[in-house]
Amino acid sequence: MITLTEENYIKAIYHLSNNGTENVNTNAIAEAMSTKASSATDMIKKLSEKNYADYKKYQGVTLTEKGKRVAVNIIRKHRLWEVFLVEKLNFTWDEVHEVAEHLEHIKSDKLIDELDAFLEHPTHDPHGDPIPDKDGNFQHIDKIVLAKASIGVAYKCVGVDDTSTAFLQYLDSNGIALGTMITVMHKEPYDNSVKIQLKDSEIVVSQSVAKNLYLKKI
Amino acid sequence: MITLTEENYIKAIYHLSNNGTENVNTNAIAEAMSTKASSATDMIKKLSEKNYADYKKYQGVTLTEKGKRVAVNIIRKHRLWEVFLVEKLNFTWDEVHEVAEHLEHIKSDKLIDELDAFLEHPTHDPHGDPIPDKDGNFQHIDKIVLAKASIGVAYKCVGVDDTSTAFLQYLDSNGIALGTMITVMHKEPYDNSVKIQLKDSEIVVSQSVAKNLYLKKI
DNA sequence: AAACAAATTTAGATAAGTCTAAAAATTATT
DNA sequence: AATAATTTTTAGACTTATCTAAATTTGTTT
Repeated sequence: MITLTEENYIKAIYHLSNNGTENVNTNAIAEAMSTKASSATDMIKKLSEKNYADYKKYQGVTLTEKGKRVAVNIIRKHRLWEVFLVEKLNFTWDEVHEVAEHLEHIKSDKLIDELDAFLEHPTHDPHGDPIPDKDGNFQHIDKIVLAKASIGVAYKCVGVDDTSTAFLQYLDSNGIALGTMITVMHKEPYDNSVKIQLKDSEIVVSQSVAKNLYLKKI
Repeated sequence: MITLTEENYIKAIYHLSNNGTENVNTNAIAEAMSTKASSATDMIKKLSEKNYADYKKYQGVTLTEKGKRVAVNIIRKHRLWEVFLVEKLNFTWDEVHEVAEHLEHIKSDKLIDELDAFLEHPTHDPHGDPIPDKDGNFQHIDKIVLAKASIGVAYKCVGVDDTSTAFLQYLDSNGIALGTMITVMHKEPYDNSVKIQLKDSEIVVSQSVAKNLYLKKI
């Protein structure tokens, strides 16, 4: 049986490893889990013993196929619940993350399959992140980050990297949501801020905003 | 902060105490929690320290008002989730209990209030048990157990006491569901079995069935 | 390549919830 | 009312996930 803590470590490793592709440091895991490196080491050993991860002392970890399957399944559950909360229970996109962190650990295949069907098999969550299907396949969107967008080109907002309340509420109050049309007017080399054109307004966003907003050419 | 285990003990005590009204033995709690009396004693002490229960050594426990509030809130969540699973996700009434045991521990007032509204404020769960409202008030149904029903009187099935898969599937296969009309034809003194008349059939049910089926006069 | 810094692991401790075995209190029986 | 049976509690130990502090390995500089 897999524990809740093991699931959370696996999820953290998956995200840190760029979807299971790269090697991850002990310190990075400890930081992501808000714990100490020694605790991370203990858990890494345990995950390795249980064949969720490959680990050599001092060399970091990678998830095994088994570990990746667990991670993708949790992500699927997390994102489906987020869609449910927004579409059926009137949550805003900045409110869903915390509750979904708990709902994602409920173990019932029927529950998640039926939820998926009830929501009519959504492909993306309220932050624009893709929802893996039952077999773990993601529907990839060809997105770029605002900071690297070209001047004068028309884009559509398709996702965010940062899902913190502060960032999402900032976007709300500036009229930016998934689907919003954005054209880059100017990039300021001095501080890497970006001036963008929305439907009825023109605003300047800082570099940290520009690095967390994903766009798609249309 | 209250732990998951504490919540489960409180819930068990609540049910064993007849909705918080009676004193409960250590052994009964241990049995309900599938654990040993020594473990139950430890937890009882802890619940007492945290003011969820009143406890005097060797004298059993009762829940405090605070403890009862926790219990009723968990029951509310459990039953709302059961309604959701049956009405929205195609679960049958014998499948919901186990999943709801986990969902009931998710902590979010907004989640449960919105779920309640989404389901249009249901008053009873799929087994006929009343769902307490936000303030903890139950809508009481005046029900009697089949074993004590009168011969020749027309009743409606309004609930079950046993929510095990085996019992619920037995009812399904005998054409008994919530709302089914039932008239008692004969009570057999020898084994306390009961012959009942349904819409299109007449069947004999054992005492254990008769003790777990709730009816309401119509 | 020696020495320092940073990252990682080990060792030993702690808290929550559980267990077994033994002791103590309560209840039942004669 | 004394003894037996049952229930309950205590004492000490185990597991999981965590911590601090010390030891070890790796990497980086000079």
